[in-house]
Order: sequence, then C-alpha cells, then structure tokens
Amino acid sequence: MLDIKFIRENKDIVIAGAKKKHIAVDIDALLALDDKRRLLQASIDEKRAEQNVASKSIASAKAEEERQMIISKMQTLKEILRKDEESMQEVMKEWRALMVTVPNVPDMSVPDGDSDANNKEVKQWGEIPKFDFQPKDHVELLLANGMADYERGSKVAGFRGYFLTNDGARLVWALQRFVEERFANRSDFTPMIAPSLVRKEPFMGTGYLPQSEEDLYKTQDSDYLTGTAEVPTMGYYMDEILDKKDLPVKFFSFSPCFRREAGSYGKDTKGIFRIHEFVKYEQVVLCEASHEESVKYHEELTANAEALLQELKLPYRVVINCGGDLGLGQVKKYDIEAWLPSEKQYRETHSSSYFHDFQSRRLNIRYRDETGTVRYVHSLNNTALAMPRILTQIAENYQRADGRIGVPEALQGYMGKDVMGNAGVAK
RNA sequence: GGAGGGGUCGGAUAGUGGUUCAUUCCAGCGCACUUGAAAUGCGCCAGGUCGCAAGGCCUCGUGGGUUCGAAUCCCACCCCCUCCGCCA
Repeated sequence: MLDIKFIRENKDIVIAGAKKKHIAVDIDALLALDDKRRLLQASIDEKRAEQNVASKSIASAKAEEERQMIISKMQTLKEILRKDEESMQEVMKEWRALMVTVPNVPDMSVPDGDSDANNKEVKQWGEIPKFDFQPKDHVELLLANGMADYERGSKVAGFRGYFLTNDGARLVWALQRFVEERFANRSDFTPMIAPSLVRKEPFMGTGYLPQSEEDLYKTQDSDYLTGTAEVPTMGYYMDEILDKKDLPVKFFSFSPCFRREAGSYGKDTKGIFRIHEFVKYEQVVLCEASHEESVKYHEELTANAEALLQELKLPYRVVINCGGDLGLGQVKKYDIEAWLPSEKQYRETHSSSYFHDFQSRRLNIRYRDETGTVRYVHSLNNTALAMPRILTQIAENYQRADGRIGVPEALQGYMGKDVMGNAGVAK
C-alpha cells in the first residue's frame, strides 16, 4: 500500500513505476475518486460537527419546547447525513479496491524488462563442474539412488507429489541442521517456527492477496496455507507499535510451504524442483524507515544466503530482477540461482527483496522514533534455505561417474558419510 | 462440539445512553533541584484524518442496527480466558 498523499503528490513517479513493473493501474481514476472522497468527508465532518453541538444543547436545554425543536431539526439533518454516508461507503469500496492494486515504485537500479529473461546478472561465484562422463539430471539421479519416489508420491499426493526416502530424507535433515546451526545461534536473528495455516489479513498485508489468490490453498474455514514463512512472520507484529531501540528485528523463520503453482502447469513437471509442498527457512527483517537501512540489510540478507551456497560449494550467480519480474510491493529483488548442469543454466534457490513501507502500511507495523514520531517500519526478506529444491542442485553438481552422489563437505558431519546412494528403494 | 466470562488511546485500569470533550496509575519525554544519578516537584504525553492556520472530524475488537445523541442498548462476526467433551 502506498500513501495516498504520496500518490497524489508524485503521480508521475507512481505511473512510471507501474509501467516499469508492467502492472496496469488507473492512477487518474484513483485520484478522481480521491477528490470525491475528500469532498464527501469534508461535508460529513461539517454535519457531524453541527450534530455534536446540537447534541450538547439538547442535553442542557431547560425548556422542553426548545429541546423538541432542536431534536426535530436534527432528525432532518440525520437524513441528509445518512445520504452522504451512503455515498461515502460506495466511494470507499471502490477506493480501497483501487488502492490495493497500486504497486510500489521500483528502485532506479532495477532494469527494464517484462520477464526473468531480462534479469541482469551482477555476480557469479564458483566453478561450473565439468564431467568426464554423461551427467544425469536430478530426476533420474534421486530416483536411481533411492532418494526420491515420484510414482508413489503422485499415487498418494497427486500431481507434483513426492516422497523423499533413504539418503533423500537424510540429506534434508542434514541440511536443516546445517542451516539451523548457522542462524539459530546468531545473536542478531530470532529463531522462529511460524504457522502455515494463516488468516487472510497477513496475506493482504504482505501483498499476496487479493492478486495471487489462485496460487494459494484455501481451507473451508477461509484460512489459507502459506507459500512462505514471510507471511506469518510479517504478521507477527501486525497492528503493533515498536520502539526504535528494538530495531532492526531479524527473524530466522521456519515453516512448511504450500503453493498451488496455478500458473505453471507445464513447467518443471518432473522431480522435486517445483512442488506443491516443501519446507523453507526464511530471513525476515524489520528496520527503521530509511532507504539506506533497507539497502544495507538487503545486501546483508543476500550475503547470508550466498555464504550458505559457498559453504555447500554450489556455483551460483546473483541477478537483479527486472521491473516485470517484481511483485506488487517489491522495490528491488535479487534472485540467487545455483547451477543446474542438466539444464546448463542457473536456477533459482533464493529470492531477496525489500519493500520499504509497502507491507508495513498494510499490516500497520510501526515504531516510535527518538522524537516520539510514529512511523512505518521497512521490511525485507530472503530465503535462507528451501528444501527439497536445493537437492536438485546438490545431486547434479555432486554426481559421480558411478551414478552415486557425493556429500558436500559441509554436510558430511551431519550425514556421517561422504557419498550417498545405492541404498535400495523401499519395496 | 457444549457452557460461561471478557476485549477501552504503549502496559494496566475507570466508565451501563447526553450535560468533563474517554478516568486514573505506570512507562516515556521536557524542565527544575543536583557535581552526576536516584528521589522529588511541575509540565507534556493515544493514533489517524482534513485544513495555511484557528480548529473540525473519526477510532473504546470488527461490521451493521436502534436513537436527535452509543464505549454504554440490539444483531452478526473475530479474538482471548475458564470449565466440560474429543484428541495428537
């Protein structure tokens, strides 16, 4: 949510921003409606003021005759006021519907473009592996080594269902301990296990609703299953006022994640790259309302994720997402993509973004600064580690000529071995 | 699922239709006293919105309703607590 004042005073910037994000929004219609709103509000305020004054005279009137006279006058006013209020309700309904469609303004450093093909690479790390044998893809590797079972997965869970078995399960548990040890003991991060079953308000607040409803699972009680711990974690301080001395707040937040993948029926249909159900550790930061602070923590969150990939020795690159690849509220986003040999390209493992006060306005998360002024916090988030997706890159980059899969050095202590596979499929 | 109780401006509280405009305490901020601090005293102190300003308006869980007038009465919903039932 942007400030309507900001939209009014910076109409051109907002329009240009929406265009850069390839999001259609009628700012002129919104502003015309806002003029209407303000006129109506002024009229309503005036009548209420009159009513308030009269109300006091009624209470203090000595003569019954005088009393009755004012009351009948107010009965007339009440009808007029009611009409204004009805118009106001209609205006506000439309006004709110338009307001939630206005996207946040992207940063100047965000490149133009309409899809991820236009994302701009800003960094590469690690060496792309060369194999002296015919490398396999992750779908086959995990299956052949008894680490995943897709057939029984879809038998039990439907399309995109999966089981992780043997070293597949062990590898996820190892990765969990790996990432937990790197975050949970840091004094600056608060470890958190967040709910996945979440009410609609946090989804509205983070910008997933109303636009992306078709990507969410909804329960018969009208709650939704979250696709990321960002949603419940951002909801944590909803409608609260924090102290500046408590900022920044950094969460290392775990949750199961559920995504309908409604818009991607044809994509990544095999294996565990794109699935309906997974688990993820997410970094979420609330900081004071300053662009410099946002940028500082954005870089920090990105670096935290990179450090994990470096420890796992997975070659990756960082891209700045182009305008068309940004969500409604995002000001700027880096995707981190690790190398996937079978596709000879980098594929996303992390996504790091900041929002300025777009989310905190909707969620009503504020803080008191040193002068006592109440301001909206800034918010950011980035993946710490999502599983089992990372297994695709580990399997492919660490595969060996004999078909087995090496264990990344950083995980060997947790796995208790240095090579996975050939464990036999459960019959 | 059943029964009962409750949600008031950062926290805690008073307030059951008007005539003090939401009370008081704590916390916070400013000033005085003090070498400094504590204590004490005095003052300020909810958020939002419209307005150049003076000032107006809104908000007592949310949304409706009754009324000239609602924190207060009615209805629906949300959330919290207690007990019973069921259950990992």
